[in-house]
Amino acid sequence: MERKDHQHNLYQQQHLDYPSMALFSDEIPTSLAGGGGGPFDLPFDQKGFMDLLGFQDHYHFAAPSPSSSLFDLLGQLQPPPPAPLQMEVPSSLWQNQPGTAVPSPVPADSSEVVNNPATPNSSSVSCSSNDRDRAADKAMGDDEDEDGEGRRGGEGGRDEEEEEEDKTKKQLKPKKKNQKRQRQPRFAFMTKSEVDHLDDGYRWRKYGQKAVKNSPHPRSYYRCTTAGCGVKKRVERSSDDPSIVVTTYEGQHTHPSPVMQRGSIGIMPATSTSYGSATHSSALLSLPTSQNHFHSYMYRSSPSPSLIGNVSPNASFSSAFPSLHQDGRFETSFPPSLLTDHGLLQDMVPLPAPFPKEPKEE
DNA sequence: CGCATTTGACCCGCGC
DNA sequence: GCGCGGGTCAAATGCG
Ligand SMILES: [Zn+2]
Repeated sequence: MERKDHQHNLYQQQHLDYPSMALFSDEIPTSLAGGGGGPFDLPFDQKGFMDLLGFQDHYHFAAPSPSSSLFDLLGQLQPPPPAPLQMEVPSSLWQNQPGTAVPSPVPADSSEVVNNPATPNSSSVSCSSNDRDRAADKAMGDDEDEDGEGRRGGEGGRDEEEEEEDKTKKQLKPKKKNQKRQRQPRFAFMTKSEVDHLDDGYRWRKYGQKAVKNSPHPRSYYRCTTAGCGVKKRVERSSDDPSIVVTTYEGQHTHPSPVMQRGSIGIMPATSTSYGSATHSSALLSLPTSQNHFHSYMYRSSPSPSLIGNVSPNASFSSAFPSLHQDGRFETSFPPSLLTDHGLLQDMVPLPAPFPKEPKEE
């Protein structure tokens, strides 16, 4: 069954010892590296991760933050080309991302950067923005709202209640023409965690699980249970390091996180000050989900200390950060600059929600 | 009883 | 044209 998979296994060893990061900024053709043979010369593990995520269309960012966790990053985050992180990370990488990879709406639809955290306590985040012509497509009226809930065409919208069709009512119905849907911003978090269920403050319903080719670990598919919210989440463990969990989020929540109502923890003084009503018009909505959230989260919940250690079962803040359910430790970090994308992203974000948008999301 | 998870079936795009 | 791999749906099941 798996014939081309072995290739990747090669690099699968260990690596968490040296700070080796790989950065990819370029538009990948179409046949991503999976089968081709590697358009780039990735070092090794990086590739492994990418593979997992399917870096084809997204940007991956990894922030090496040893013990300082987000806080530190944040500090650096502010400035564009942040200084070299605490690690020996080549800052040049970072520069590239923001400057090159992100802002290019038109060119290829894929550019991504991957930084691999070589250290045990670091995680990486990746973002992806795909198409640019999506607007055109939408214009046709084909899928008016794919975010909201219309998921048809590409995924599967089988209709049983109305069998007007005749036979192919199996799973998908080629609604319109082609137009692959699925061009939503998605960003992936690489979190080092032993537990699989990280509570990010949102309620998810698992709708599928599949075995991953090169991995002994399966990949789980989740969807936000909130009505009208089509956010999806994909969780899988790295084949290289079982301790690393890669969570890929797709889409944006159109509602505030269920938790955080007050009463959960008591954190959230005045958190959304700036990002709340401000202008998250561009960066915020786009993939920046991460960024925004990060900021807010960090500032408000200040999980730093807790982030990297054991967290109580109910210690899940209402933030987007992963917290553990049971016990175990996880660490997550964010890239300093990655979400600064604006332009096409705005387009993608509909935000019909009554709220001021999504103050936070997973 | 309602809801979340489990799990097999199925679809689709793509590479060969 | 077929097979593979990724992704989703839906029925069944389990749990609170
Ligand atoms: Zn949601």
